[in-house]
Amino acid sequence: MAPRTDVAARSALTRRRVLQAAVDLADREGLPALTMRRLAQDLDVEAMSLYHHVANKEAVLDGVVEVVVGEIVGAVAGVGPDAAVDWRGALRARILTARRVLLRHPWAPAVIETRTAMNAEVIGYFDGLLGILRAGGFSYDLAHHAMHALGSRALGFTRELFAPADPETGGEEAMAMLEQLADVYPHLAGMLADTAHRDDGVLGWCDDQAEFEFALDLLLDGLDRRLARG
Amino acid sequence: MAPRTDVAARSALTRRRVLQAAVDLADREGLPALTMRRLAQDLDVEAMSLYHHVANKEAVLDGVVEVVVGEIVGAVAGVGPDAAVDWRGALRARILTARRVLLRHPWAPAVIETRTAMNAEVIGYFDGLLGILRAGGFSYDLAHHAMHALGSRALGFTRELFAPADPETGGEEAMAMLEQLADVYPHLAGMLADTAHRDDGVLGWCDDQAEFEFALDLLLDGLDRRLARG
DNA sequence: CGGGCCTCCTTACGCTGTACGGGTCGCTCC
DNA sequence: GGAGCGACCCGTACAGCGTAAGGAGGCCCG
Repeated sequence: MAPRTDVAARSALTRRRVLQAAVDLADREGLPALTMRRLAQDLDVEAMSLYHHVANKEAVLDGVVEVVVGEIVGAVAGVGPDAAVDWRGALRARILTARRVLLRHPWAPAVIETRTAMNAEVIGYFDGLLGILRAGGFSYDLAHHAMHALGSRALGFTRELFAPADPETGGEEAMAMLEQLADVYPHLAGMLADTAHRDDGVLGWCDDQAEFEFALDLLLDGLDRRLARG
Repeated sequence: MAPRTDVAARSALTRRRVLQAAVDLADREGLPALTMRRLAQDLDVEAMSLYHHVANKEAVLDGVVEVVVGEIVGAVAGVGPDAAVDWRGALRARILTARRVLLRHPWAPAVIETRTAMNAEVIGYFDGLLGILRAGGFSYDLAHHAMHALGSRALGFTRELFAPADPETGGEEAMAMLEQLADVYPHLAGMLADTAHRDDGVLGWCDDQAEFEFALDLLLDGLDRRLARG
């Protein structure tokens, strides 16, 4: 077999490149496609070669979170009002920006929730959020509670329970089932009936962005009141 | 090899028994231990035999969620005040009861979040919650928003981002790192310093139950205000 | 009593992450 | 300048995973 033609051209293989390739792969083909062999293939390399730049697959997952959160940190820099004047607006803007980034990486929330240790990017992001709250007059204690209350929302996502199966069929059959079982599930059936004649109809009824903002504002309201109360 | 000694004695193998064994296994040895082979072994059977009672592993996971939520539904029956008098107390009691059940199955939240379709138990549970809100005077629309805002909290859990590695070492090193990087992460370092001299010290500083209730009450407050506002 | 069905077992395949050992390059130092 | 060395990469192999395919035994119904 031909000897390696040009070492330098490809030997740019580095931790950074591995992680970026992992993110790209997940973006293109979904999280299940992110295997060590497939990742290596994308980098034109054998699977075992990856282990010279990352300890194991866990480290890869840690790394992709680092990359994605890094993207967020880059995106939120300088957006939104001055925290000292309007902490609430500043926080809101930052979180919605984070959400916009995560919408480009739909698989990322699932990975983030499996992580156990923070990395520098994440710590930096949270430090920034904390800074906003402090500038707004929060005590450390209340700020701490606030971060817990926001939870994953602070990073711009909420994992929906029992998410949409597939956009078309899923809703229809659930709807039909509920109609038949209207006496067993009266309130759900009622809600469905109520919502049905309001907007377009089937389960386009859940506007993720609207629900996210509703819940976020609910929390911000609550925090504002706790803050005012002292 | 000896012919089967007593078919009847073990042939109680049934979907229910399989799912219950799966729950028990996960309780005892954690989610990673829940493999088809290991599960079969616990039931004194070969792996492939399971496939006569469940379609595949996904169906097993669907099933264990069904079992756990069934446990919740059983536990919440009849607890809390009358919803027509005190929707908020009723909702709160129900959710905290659900949480108590889930604390017995620490692996369950992770499984629930991977599910894509609801089962009858889950639908029934949410119908009950909806009933409480309706009795409290919520419009279908506001109730719908409320369920989304509660999210997984409605089932009694919140997945903490970057959960505790292990109780002892994890906190210490994070603490030391933060102290060293006090100029890079001023707010986190400040919060840590503030909290440190308040209670016992290291990262027993996050009381999960207290944080859960804080966030829950924040949301209930907000919903109450939205309700009053009409 | 005979056929079919329901259960269960056996075997095997493709996939995963990764341990281990060897080969090849470029740099450094005598 | 050549010998050593460390960084990088490859090939092979293994255990474990979910599960497809086919065969064997006991049960019920005709």
